[in-house]
Amino acid sequence: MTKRLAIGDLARQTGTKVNTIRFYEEIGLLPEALRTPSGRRSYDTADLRRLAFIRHGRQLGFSIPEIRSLLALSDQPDRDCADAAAIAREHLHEIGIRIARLETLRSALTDVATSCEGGRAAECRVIEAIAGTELAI
Amino acid sequence: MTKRLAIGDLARQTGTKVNTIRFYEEIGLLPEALRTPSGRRSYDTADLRRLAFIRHGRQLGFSIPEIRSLLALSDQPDRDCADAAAIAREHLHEIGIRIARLETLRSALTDVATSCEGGRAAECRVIEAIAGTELAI
DNA sequence: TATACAATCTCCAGTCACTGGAGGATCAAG
DNA sequence: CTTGATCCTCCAGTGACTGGAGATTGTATA
Repeated sequence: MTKRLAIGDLARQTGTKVNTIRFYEEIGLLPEALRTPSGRRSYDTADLRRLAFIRHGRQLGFSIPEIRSLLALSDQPDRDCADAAAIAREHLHEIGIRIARLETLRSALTDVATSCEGGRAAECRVIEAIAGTELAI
Repeated sequence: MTKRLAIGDLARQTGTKVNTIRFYEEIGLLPEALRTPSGRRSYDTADLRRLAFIRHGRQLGFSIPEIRSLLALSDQPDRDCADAAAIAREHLHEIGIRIARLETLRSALTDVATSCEGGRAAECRVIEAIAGTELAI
């Protein structure tokens, strides 16, 4: 029999608050947990992976509806493949933009960090880095 | 004299709600706006860039305290250069992780999108993509 | 010049995604 | 059998907005 996890284990291993896990169950992001005879929630590694996905997704700035839609890609049987492809393509564009902005920000921050070590204060380009170029200023 | 923007212009050009701009002023993320004789807020392109930075930062998953700290890199005179470098280095690590996760997610989504076009449903690796490898499963 | 209607103002209540605590039951170690 | 950690439900509070009421101002058209 495979190893079962208590809610506290899940919380520790994913850096999530116990209350947050119960909240995710309530809104249907996590399935209703199995219960022990005494009524405590019991999880397995699939729940662990799903929760880790949710938490990382949130840290990356995805909303709960967006995460729901990404999870649906994994949840749905493969007969909805065309739908899945459409959802995937929708997210791909936005993700490209985010990666580009983070990379520009990274290089701006690297400039700040390294130029200070060199003893000279660099022109700070942090705002410019992710203020974005799509604005006609 | 340079062009001045009303709050609605700022809102349109950055995709922000008017109320949100006022909220950012209230919590000190944006400076107190200059007012016209009749009391309306009036902005310039520096405000526009600052607001664009804030909005993109939020979309990238940074909290308001984090954005405050990034903005401080631009706001502070360069005598606090060592502090600035420390702040920059703190963010750099986290940003590297986010970029890596987004790139893994991008490739998983690309797999979903392209394999569906090929007529075959791919094994969906979306959860695995950003569930993360740091979990000992 | 009158008028209408869009944009702004302040203030305040509501939403989303958690977060924390009260009050009580259960489990595991000593 | 006690003690302390963990769990349960329920509910109130926080952070970051979002929307609306009611009043004022700005501007475009008749």
